Amino acid sequence: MEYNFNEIEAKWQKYWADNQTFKAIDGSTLPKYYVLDMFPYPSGAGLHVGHPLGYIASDIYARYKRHQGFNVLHPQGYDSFGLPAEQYAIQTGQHPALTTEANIATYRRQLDKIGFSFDWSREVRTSNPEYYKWTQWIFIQLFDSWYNKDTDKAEDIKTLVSKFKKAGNAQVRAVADEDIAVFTAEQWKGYPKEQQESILLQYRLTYLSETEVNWCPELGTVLANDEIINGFSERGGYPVIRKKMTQWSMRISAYAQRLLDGLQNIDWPHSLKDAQTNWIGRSQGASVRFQVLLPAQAEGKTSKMSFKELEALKEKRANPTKASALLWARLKKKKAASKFRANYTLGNYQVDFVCLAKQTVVEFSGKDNQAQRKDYFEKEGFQVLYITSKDIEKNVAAVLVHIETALQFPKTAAIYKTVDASIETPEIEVFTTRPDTIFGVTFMTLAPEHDLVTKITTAAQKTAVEAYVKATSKRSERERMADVKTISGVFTGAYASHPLTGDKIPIWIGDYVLASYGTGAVMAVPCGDQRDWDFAKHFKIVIKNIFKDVDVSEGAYAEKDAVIANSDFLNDLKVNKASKLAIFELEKRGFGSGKINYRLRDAVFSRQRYWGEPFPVYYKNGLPQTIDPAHLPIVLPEVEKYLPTKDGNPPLGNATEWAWDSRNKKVVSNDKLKNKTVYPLELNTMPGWAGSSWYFNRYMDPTNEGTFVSKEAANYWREVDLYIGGSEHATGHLLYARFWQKFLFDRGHLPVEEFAKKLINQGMILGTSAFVYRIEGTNTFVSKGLLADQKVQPLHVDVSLVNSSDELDVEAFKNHPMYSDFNTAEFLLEDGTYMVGREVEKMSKSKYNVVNPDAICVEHGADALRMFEMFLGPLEQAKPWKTSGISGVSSFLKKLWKLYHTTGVFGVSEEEPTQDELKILHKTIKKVQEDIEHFSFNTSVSTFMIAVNELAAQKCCKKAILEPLLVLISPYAPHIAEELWNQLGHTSSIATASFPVFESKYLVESSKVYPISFNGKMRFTLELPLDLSKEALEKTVLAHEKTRAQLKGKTPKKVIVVPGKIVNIVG
RNA sequence: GCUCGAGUGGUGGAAUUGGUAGACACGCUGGACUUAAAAUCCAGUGGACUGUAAGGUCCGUAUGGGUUCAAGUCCCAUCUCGAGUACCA
Repeated sequence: MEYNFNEIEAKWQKYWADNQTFKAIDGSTLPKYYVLDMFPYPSGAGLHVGHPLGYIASDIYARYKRHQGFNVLHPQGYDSFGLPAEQYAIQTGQHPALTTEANIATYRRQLDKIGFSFDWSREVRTSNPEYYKWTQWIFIQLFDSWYNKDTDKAEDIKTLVSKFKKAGNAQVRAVADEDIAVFTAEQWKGYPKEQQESILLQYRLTYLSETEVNWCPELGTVLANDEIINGFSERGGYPVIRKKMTQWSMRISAYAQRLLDGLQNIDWPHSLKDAQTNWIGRSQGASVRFQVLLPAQAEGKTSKMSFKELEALKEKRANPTKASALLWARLKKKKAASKFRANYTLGNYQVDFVCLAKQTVVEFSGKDNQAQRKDYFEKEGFQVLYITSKDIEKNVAAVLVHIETALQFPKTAAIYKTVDASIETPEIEVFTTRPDTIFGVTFMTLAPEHDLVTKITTAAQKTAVEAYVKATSKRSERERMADVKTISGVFTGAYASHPLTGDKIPIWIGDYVLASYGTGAVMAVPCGDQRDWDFAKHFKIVIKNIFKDVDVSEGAYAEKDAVIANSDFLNDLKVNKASKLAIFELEKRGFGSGKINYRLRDAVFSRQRYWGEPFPVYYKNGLPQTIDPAHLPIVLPEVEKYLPTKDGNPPLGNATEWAWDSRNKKVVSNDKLKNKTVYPLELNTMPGWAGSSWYFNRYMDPTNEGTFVSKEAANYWREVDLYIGGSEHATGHLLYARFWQKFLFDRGHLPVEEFAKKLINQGMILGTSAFVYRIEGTNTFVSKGLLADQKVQPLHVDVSLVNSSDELDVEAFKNHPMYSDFNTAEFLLEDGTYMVGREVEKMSKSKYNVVNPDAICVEHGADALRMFEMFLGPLEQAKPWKTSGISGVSSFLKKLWKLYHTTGVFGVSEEEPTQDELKILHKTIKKVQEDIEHFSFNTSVSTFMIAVNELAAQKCCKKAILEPLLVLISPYAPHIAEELWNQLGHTSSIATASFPVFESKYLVESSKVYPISFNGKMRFTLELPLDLSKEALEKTVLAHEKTRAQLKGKTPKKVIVVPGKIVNIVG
């Protein structure tokens, strides 16, 4: 009987489909195991051999887990919304749904050929309305939620509204837009509905806002940060510019810390966790506010404390008056009750004593500006008490009673705020990771796009600043990035006041400061930051050194082991302590606070595309309203053209049926927009990552029409146990999916906070591109070996025209329709053949190095393809595809077949196996099991080869050996295993067989071949009994003639004996 | 620049806890079968030296150091390649 793999494979693929062999059972009493692949985007090019690598690995694991008795969920589906189908629609007018349908059919046919154990009854497609109904539903959930920092989770927007009603927004700690106006409960209740709505929009987890976006003019859409590579679009490679647009955003920044913390609890590759950690980019430091000086103030005086006042303050601290010292000594003792501070700065004044908790100022009466001060303190919500030196000296206790009595009635309503941001004195807020270097600030730099630029620029500098801002805005992001070395900037003419010294700090503009990070402004410390240093040097700004025993004349000193000097109260401290103290002091004076900043930005969620999920949103008086979930899905409308409209609206602007009838709850024709109850629908669609951010949950309950996943299904399947896919999704899909999972968990829709316990990145399979070399300006091609110094142009040639010895089929090349330009070309051959050049590159259509798995399946079989892909090397490593090696696994499968067909027909014996045969089997069980559990699939393929070679050498045809062997192999080569299993007389699928149990008794040895080494180098081996004692072992070895020959009469210094392992003689 | 990962025969790779480096396979060489080829089977295959032969000797895991009885594996430095990220304050 021949091993006819084509026939066998087709037979069993049909059997599995007909019998639904791999259907997962919901709520089974068996332990569950969920194995998931990243679902593919069904591109028109179909699968190449690189795609199935991860699928084969996960399939082996899924099949293995079934043999282990698990109820395995191993689904597959399609991420079927996306750009290529739409681009194709623009060119041809073919509806993307049709293109997608056709591509999916091709994918399915190709996948089926490889024999995956997918449960196809659970297939999902993100572009199906039954699926995206729930994507729209999740969007609504996000819209109806806000992030409460106090509970550290997302909550229903209703809880926010009730907080507003109760006490306004002053006490609410939320992750929300910046600069939200403070209002009281009364004010909130008095606001018109529209105003309430727009306030809520500033808190929602998905919100509409005018933001700087990455606009790609060629694609006519915005892109997320992770869709851009070096200033060009990931798809198509078109330039991307910055543009202000009103867009939907997702408040992923609310989850920055939890996304970071969650990495501790999941078994994902180290490098991937690193990528996410970098992307989130947590940095700890301080936010510092610098007061901009008015022109008059810049002349000399500052509004806050002057340098002189500061000196006076120090003086006063050092030498308190008798009365002051007396009272302070008593107040200090009361610490626990109400903490007082002495000589404290409040706004522009320095008060004698203050209790911040009780909002009480205690001052010596009789100051020159007493009335002014009182006014200010009371405006800030403090009560003011007056005392006199005389009273204190006479009876401190009485004064204390007076103070304590007053403390019992503090003004409750007022909120303590030291910031007095008036229009005349704007502030510049900066973020710094090095607050300890604050005394080294000698200038400030704003991004050219910073809001304050126009406000603070002086008349004298206006022209220069405007010219600079204009010049930088013209430069693309790309240019700005490429050109890091050129230092450019301009002085605004304005100054700020240093918060601790009162020094005048010049304010500059420079494009090395990015508008999109932090606050778009920096406090420049040239002695501690190279970019600041370069800027200062270039524009001849003072560089003040604040590091002890460090020379900064040649460059900045950025080491973390610095000791601070020349910095008042920070002198002689190291980074950590100095930072803490600097933050403490800034907080005390109301000029800043400790802050953690994240690089992670909120994700833009709108795309100006057709082929994506429509938003369940309509606009009433310009404000977005979500559609009641009961009326979902909002189905993508038909359009004439897939391009943007003439007036620049997204493609959905072409739809004629795209208005929401709020009375009849349905989508109606745009003609009806005249009606009062009909409103325009959102024209943007959702980005590609919307559908892929939750699909793994849908597989648990794919057809549920009442909910996105039922509680029962979610509680049974919980999360993905093993997720396999490419590392290119590190900062896109995998971050967004974690974000949505955490959100749905917060809102009580899911039982787990991380969606995938373990994740493995399969390495890319690289193509081996082939090149022909054309002499420049001619139609002559030179064989690779004849390339001398002549100028040639290398051209990719399709790898199907080249054999494995790198010889080009010249005739086929000339006649190939793709190369019709060259059918008259001349070829300079060597030894009668044309040799191509080879290079390993990413496998892609444009490089003509794509190898199709279908051809491999026809020629060698799916089992051979599966085994070969695993045999190529470690799963996680990138490796080049070289078809030559496939003959190895092909002949292995033939040898395997032969074991069961020694006489040409099927035949196994019922005879008892020998000890040797049992040893081979159990050694294989042990190794294969270990390998699968370590995802070391390449080594288990070798193990099978060894086992089959050894059994063939033993001429073993015993059923007791060959039957369990099939179960071991079946995850890797399921078709041949299923066929032979069937021939052994089984009527049910091998998939239901349990994995053979390893028994160590068969591997017990009585002797061991010991390596005998001399000074660590193995010289010969000796077979010795394993039960020999250490001493006996040493004696036997030393007595051996070979040992004596090695030692050449010398006495060994030392003998190391590790029983069962090694003997090492040191001489 | 920063972060992470990797360097082992002609090639893909193996060596799971520091303990016989090169498993398994490709390729190559020789042989068997055949008119011939393919397929299949057998033998050899890290390098250098040595021996008629069995065998023996030395070197060898990017480079240089170190720890250890013993290092591909651990530590330090250097070089090369790959991936991610990038004026991130």
